[in-house]
Amino acid sequence: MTLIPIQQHIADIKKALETSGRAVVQAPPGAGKTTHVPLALLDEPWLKNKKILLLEPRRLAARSCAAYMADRLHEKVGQTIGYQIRLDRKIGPDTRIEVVTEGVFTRQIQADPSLEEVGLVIFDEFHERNIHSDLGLALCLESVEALRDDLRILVMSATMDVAAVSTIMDAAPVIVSQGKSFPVKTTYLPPLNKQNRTVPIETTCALAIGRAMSKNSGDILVFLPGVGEIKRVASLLEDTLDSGTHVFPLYGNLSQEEQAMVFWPLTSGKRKIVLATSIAETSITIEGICIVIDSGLMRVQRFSPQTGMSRLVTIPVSKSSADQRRGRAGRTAPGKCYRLWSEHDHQLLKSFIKPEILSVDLTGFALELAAWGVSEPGQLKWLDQPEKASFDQAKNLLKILGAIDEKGQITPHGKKIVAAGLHPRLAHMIIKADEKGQGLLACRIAAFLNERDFIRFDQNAVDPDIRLRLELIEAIINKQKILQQGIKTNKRIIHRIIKSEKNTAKKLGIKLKKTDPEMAGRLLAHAYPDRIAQKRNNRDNTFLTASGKGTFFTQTNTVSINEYIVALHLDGNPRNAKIFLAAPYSKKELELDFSKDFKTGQIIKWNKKTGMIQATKDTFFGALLIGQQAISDIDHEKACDILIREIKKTGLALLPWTKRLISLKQRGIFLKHTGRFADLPDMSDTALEKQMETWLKPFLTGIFSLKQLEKIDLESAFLSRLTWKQQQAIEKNAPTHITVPSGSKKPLTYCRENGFLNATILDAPILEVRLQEMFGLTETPKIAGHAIPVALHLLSPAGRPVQITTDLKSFWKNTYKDVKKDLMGRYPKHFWPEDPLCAMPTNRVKPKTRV
DNA sequence: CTCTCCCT
Repeated sequence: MTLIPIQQHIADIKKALETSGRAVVQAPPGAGKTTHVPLALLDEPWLKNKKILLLEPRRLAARSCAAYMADRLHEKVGQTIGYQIRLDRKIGPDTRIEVVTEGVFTRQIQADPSLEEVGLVIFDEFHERNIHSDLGLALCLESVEALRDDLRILVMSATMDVAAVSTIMDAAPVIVSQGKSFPVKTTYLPPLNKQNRTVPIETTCALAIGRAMSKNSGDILVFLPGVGEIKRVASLLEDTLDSGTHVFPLYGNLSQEEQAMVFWPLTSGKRKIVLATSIAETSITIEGICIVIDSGLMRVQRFSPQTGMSRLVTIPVSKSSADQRRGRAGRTAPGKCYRLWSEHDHQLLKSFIKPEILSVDLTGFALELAAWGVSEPGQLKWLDQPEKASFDQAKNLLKILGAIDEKGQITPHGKKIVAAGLHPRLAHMIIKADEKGQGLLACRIAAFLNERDFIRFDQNAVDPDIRLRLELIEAIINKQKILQQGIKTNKRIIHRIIKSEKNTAKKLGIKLKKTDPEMAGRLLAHAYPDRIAQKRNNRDNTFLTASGKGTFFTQTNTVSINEYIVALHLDGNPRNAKIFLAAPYSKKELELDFSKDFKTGQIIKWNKKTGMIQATKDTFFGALLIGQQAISDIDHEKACDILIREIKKTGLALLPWTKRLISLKQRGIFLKHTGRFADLPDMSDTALEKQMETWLKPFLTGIFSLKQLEKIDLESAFLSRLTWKQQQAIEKNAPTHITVPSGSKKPLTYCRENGFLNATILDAPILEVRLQEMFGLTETPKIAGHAIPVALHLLSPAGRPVQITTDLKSFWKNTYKDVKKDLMGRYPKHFWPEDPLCAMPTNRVKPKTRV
C-alpha cells in the first residue's frame, strides 16, 4: 500500500486535540484527510467513547466517504460509520462516526446546543467557506465556551488563510500536510487584441484548444463560466475538429445520463474535450485528463440588499480556484495547464474565493441566529463578519414574515419556520397555505423552488408560468404521460421534487392532500409579498412590484395577461428585472390576504388634463395603487397650497391679468427701478411668485380649477401689497398718458414688449407722437418727479419714425432744419413752420386745403 | 438563446 501523506501527521493532530482541544489541518486534495483522520482518532481516550461528527459540504461526498470508511472497517454503513443527509439517514445504535452535511449539523446543534453525545466535530473542506460551515463553526465555538469545555473541534481545509482560522479558534495549533500529485506545467495565453478590441473568451478558448491539441496528447478539460459560453465554444470547435475528437459539455443542469457520457472511455486513438463549468473543479472528477484550459472566469450569485434579490455575475477566479483547476491535470500523470490570462493579471487575482457569508441572501442565516438567541452577529466569532446592509435586509424580511419581533427575537411562528429546514419565505408560505387547506401544494411549490427548473424548451417556446410545472408534476404522480409540445422534462428532478414534497409534508404534519395549481399565486404571495406586481398602464408585459421595482416579461404569455402576478425568479437587474418564473395573482386575492397591510391616504393633486384640483382617498399595498375614491369635500387650505404650487410651476400668466393691472405693475417696477421710490414693494414676477402665499392665497379660497381661477379678484389681491399713498405715487409719477401740446393724450410705453408680464422695463418710457403735435413745446416732458425725460419718438404725418430724442430743445435748435427739408419734400401740403416754437401744434392727420 | 454551485 502506498504511503498516504496525512498519515505522518496523525500523531501531531492527536496531540493538538488532546492538549488544546482544537486544531487546524491544512492539506491539499489527495492527501487522504477526509477518510483517514476520523478513523485514526476513534480510539483516543479523550473522546470518552463519544461520537465524531464529520461535516461535508456535499451530499455525494458525505455518502461516499461514509461508504469508504465502513469498507475499511469491513462493515456496512450504519454500523460504526453512519451518515445523515437531507432525506436520507443511515445511523445505527453503534454508530461512532456520523458523516453529515453542514445543513444537518446546524439542525443538530440548534436542537441540542451542548451536543451531549459528541466528543469531536470535524469541519471538512472548510476552505469552500460555505455559509453553513461558517455558521456551524461560530455556534460550535460558543457551545464549547459556554456549555462543553470537553468538546473538541478540528478544521480541515485545502489552501486558505489558516492563520485567521487558528486565531478565531483561540490560537489552535496548525498542522500542514503535503498532497499527492504530479507536476503540471503552466502556460499563460492571454486573449489577443484585434482592432483595439479584446477577442471574446470563446474565440480565445477555441484557439487555445487547437494549440494544446497539436502540441500534446491526452484528454482536455476546459473551464468556462457558464452554459452560454460552453455552447458557443462547442459550435466554434465543430468547424475545426476532425472526427477523432469528441466534445462533451458538462454543467449542473444536465441530466445524470448526459453527465455520465463524460466518463465513457473512448475507443483507442480518439480524444476527449470536456467543456465544463466550475462543477468539475471539486464535485466531479474525470480520469485521464492531461491538459487543463482555464478561461479564468466563473459565474457566482450576488445578493443585493437594495433589491432583496440575487443575480448572477461573471467574475475572475481566485488564485486558489485557478490552482485547484490546474491540479485536475496532474491526478494520474504530469500534465499541462493553459491559463487564458497574462502573468501580470495573475498577480491581480484575489487569493481566495469570496466567502458566501459576504455575498448571499442572509434570511435563513439571520433566523438561525435568532433561534440561537442572538440578534446581532457581533455577539459571535466570525472569520468574516456579515455585512450590515445584508443582515438588516434579512431581519426586515423576517419581521414582515412574522418570524422575529421588533426586538429581533424569534417568535413562535419563527420557531416553526426554522424547524422546517427550508428558506424562511417558503416555510412561512407552507404554514399559511395549510390554514387554507393547501399545505400540500405549498410543499410541492417549495420543493420545486428548491430544485432547478426541470423544463427545457425548444428554441423560443419559453413559458414562465409556474402552473405548467405544477401540472407536469401532478401528471408524473398520476403516472400519466407528458404530452407537451416543444418541451423536454428532466424526470430525475421531478422525482426528487416529489420525494422532497412528501418529506416536508410529513415533517410539518400536513394532512390535507388536495392540490389546486390555480392557488399557486395566492400561496406564493405569502412567500414573496415584496414581489407581488401590478400591470403598468398601457405597457404590455411590464409590471411594478410592491417594493417599487420594474419587471417585465420578454413576451406575452399565460401569466403576463393578468392584472396582478407574483414574480418569482428575476434576473436581478435593479431597475428593470426580467421575469423567468411567475404565478398569476388577482386583486381579490390580495384583498383577502393582505388588507391588513394596506395603507390609505388622502391625496390632493393637480389634474393636468382637466385643469382641476382632484382629491382622492388612495389605497396602497407597498408601491401598488390598489384603489382610488374621489372626495368631494376638499380641504381649502391644501387646495390653496396646490394652486400656488401649480402657478409657481406654470407661471403668473395663469392668473386673470387685465391690461390695466399689467400697466400698473410695469409702472411700479419702473419707478422702483429709478431708485427714487425705494419704499415701493418689488413688483417683479420673481418677487410676486415668491410671496404668493401672502398676497394671493387669501383670494384663492374656494377655488378648485383653472376656470374658477379666471374669476378671482386679482386687482384687489395685487393692490393689497400697496398702500393708498403708494398707489397714488405710481399714478402721479409714472402716468399712463401724457397730454401733448396739440391737446391729445398719448400713452407712455414703459416696456420693450408691451402687454407681456415678463417684459423688460425701459430706462425711460417711450412717447410716440407726431412731430407737428409738439410745436410750441420747448422742453422734453419729464416724469418721476421731473427727474426722467421721456424718450420722444417723433413721427411723420403718416406715423413713420422720424427722430428719437430725449432733448427736445436741442432737436428744435439743431436737427429740425434738416428734418423739415426732408418732410417738406414728402408731405408738401403740410405745415412746416420756420420757427416751430412759435407755431400752433396740430393733431390733424390730413392737411388743411387752404394755404 | 433565461441561470454558477450547493444545502436544512
